[in-house]
Amino acid sequence: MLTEGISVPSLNTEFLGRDTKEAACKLLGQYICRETEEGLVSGIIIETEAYLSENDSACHAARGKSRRNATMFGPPGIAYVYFIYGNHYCFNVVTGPEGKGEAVLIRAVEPVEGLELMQKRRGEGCKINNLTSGPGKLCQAFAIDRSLDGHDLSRKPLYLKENALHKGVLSIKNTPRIGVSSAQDKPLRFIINGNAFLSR
DNA sequence: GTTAAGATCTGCT
DNA sequence: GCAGATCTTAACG
Repeated sequence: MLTEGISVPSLNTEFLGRDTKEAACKLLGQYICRETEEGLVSGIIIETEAYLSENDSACHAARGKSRRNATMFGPPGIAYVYFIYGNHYCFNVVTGPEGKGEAVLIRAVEPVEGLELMQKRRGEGCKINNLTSGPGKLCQAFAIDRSLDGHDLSRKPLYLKENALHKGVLSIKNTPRIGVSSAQDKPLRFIINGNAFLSR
């Protein structure tokens, strides 16, 4: 039986509400965990992108609140999940002050627990480094869909967890964002330098 | 009501 | 390396 909505010993997400770029950096190296009736999967966040409310035409919230992006205007620390290209979900962490409309897209994670379950969801024989190396892929591996839109990420069945090992010893690099057709000049993508599970 | 574009992935060349 | 899949959303009529 799944214990929905139970608080877990999770990451202190206080920093998410301050600055979105800072949040994108600090989410790198932390665990993301997902529990379903099939079992637990988890991974380390290794690639993020910041989407800002001001002066950022690539952000869904750039033209005000709408039905699709309403979740982005909610309190920091909740999930914003949307469907794109007819095939894929993308998973974001809402950041910044409530009502501002900013978020951090989780683009890739390094698989840690539940590899077999991820493989089952992604397709038998799927290579390890192809399980979660992209926003659509990790949503499939983690069984993330729109039922988790607005979910509080300090609670089961989807939550962030602190990774004490990575404190302050990460080599973080920032680059332009991937896949956006505007605001390509902004270096708002953050990656753990050299990690084998990056989307590219 | 209709249409075009999109924070992507896969399979084929 | 490139085109196709596939559907939701938002903008327009």
